[in-house]
Amino acid sequence: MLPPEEFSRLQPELERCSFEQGLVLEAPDTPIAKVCFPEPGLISVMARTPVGVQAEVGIIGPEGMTGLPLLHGLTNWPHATVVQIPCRALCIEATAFRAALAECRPLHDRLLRYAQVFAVQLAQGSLCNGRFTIEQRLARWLLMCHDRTDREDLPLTHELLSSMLGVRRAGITTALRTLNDSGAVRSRRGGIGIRDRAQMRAIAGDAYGVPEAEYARVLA
Amino acid sequence: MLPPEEFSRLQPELERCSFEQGLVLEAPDTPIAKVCFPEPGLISVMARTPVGVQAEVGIIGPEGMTGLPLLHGLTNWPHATVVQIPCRALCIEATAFRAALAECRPLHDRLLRYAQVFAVQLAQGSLCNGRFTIEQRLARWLLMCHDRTDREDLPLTHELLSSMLGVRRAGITTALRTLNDSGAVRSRRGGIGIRDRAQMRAIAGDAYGVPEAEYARVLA
DNA sequence: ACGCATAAGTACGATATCGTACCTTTGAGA
DNA sequence: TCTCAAAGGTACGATATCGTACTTATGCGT
Repeated sequence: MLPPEEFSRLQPELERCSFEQGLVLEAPDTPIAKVCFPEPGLISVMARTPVGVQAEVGIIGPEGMTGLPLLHGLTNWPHATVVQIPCRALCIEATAFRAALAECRPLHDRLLRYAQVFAVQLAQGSLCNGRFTIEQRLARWLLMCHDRTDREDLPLTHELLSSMLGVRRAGITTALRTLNDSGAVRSRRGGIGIRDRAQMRAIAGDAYGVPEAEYARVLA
Repeated sequence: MLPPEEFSRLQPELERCSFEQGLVLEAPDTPIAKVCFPEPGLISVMARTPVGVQAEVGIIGPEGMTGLPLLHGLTNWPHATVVQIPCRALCIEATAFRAALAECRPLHDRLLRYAQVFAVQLAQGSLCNGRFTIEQRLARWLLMCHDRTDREDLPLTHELLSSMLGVRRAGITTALRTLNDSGAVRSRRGGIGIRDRAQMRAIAGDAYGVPEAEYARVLA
C-alpha cells in the first residue's frame, strides 16, 4: 500500500518470510532484528511487568508493521511481539530499514503516521480494559482480528484468547457462548468464525472503531 | 533538558504560558495549535468513545511534551489533552514547531524517542487497567503525578481522580483511605500529599515503573 | 479403532467494583 | 459570623469477574 517510489526504496531489501503461531519476533528489551510488514494474519504486542503479569496491548496486521522502536530511532522496547495467527510477511533487516528511513523522508513520514494510529490503538485499548465488559472486549478483539486476516475460521483457542485479553479462560468460554447464541460467531474446537459482523459491532459497541477511523483518516 | 544546539533552534519561538487546571490544550479531532513543554505540573491525555465514555490514558509533565501528533506529521488525533495540575510551559506554534523539526533532524530524532516512551506508558496503562486493583492503580497514578510536580500537596479532588482512573468517586475515597491508613499519603480536602514514596511503590507494585525505566534508558 | 493430550464446558464460593443514595464536613464568600 | 455549594464519607444490594477445580468432548497419532 506504499506509494511506488517509497516501496521501491525498500523492495530490494525485502525478504518474504513465513511465521508460525507463537513465534516471538521481538523479545522485551532486546534489539530488534528486522521489521516486518505482515500479509493477512495477526501479530500482537504484549506488555508485561517484571514479575510476569502480561496482556496484549496492541495488534498488528497487514495495515501496519512490527519494529516500531526502529522508527523512533531506537533498537528495542519493553514489549514482546508475538505471532498469533500464522502469516507471511515482507521483512527487512534493521540496519537496511534504518538506512531506508534516513534516505527517504516520505517513507519515514508515512510510517510515522502509522505510529500514531498504533498509539491511538494502545490508548483505546487502555480505555476498553478499564470500562468495558469481557464480552465487549472479546467482540472488539475478534473484529480487529477479522479485519486483518483472510480466513474463514480464526484458529484461536479459549486459552489463547484469555491470555490476549488478560482474563480467565473460563471467562472467554462464557463470553463466547453468548456471542455464539446471538449468532454473531460460530465457535468450534480450536477455531472461531465470524458469522455476522453487524451483530458483532452491535455487541462491541463503542469498544470498536476509534483506531480504525484514525487509520482511515491518516493512511487511506 | 534538550542539548544546547537543539534547544537554541526552538528558543526564539518559545513563549512561556501559564495554564489553569481544566484548560483544554487539545480537543479531539481538532487541529492542534501549539506544542507545549511543561514545567512542573501535570497534563493528561484522555481517550473517549463516540458516546462519551472516557478515561485518562497518558500523562505528560516536564519530561515530555504535548502535541505528539505534530511529531508524527499530523495535525490532530481523537484524544483530548487537559491540564490537571496548573503549570507553566514553554510553547511553540504548530507551524514553527514543524519548521524546526524539518530543519533540525537531531531535534526530531530526540523527540521521537520521547514518543516511544509515551507509547510505552500507554501500553503499560492498558495492562494496569486490565490487571490491577483500584488501589494499585491509584498508587501508580499518584507516584507518576508526584514525579512531575514540585508541590508538597497535589491539588486533587476524589472526583477528579475518579474521572482520571475511570472508576467511581466512592472507589477513590475507599482506596485513598487505605493509602492514608498505611501512612503512604496524607489526604485532605481538595489535596493529597505523598508521605512515603517507598510505601507507595510497595503498594503500587509492578503497576509502576516500566515507562519510567524506559524514559531513563532512552532520554537520560 | 483406540487412547490420550488438549480444548472446552461447567460449577461455586469469594472478591472487586458498581450504581446509587444519603449524610457530614469544609471553607470561601457574603 | 453565617450560609451554602463543593468535597468527602459511608452504606447496601447488584453485578462482573476471579480462582479453582472437576468433567466432558474432540481429534491426532498409533
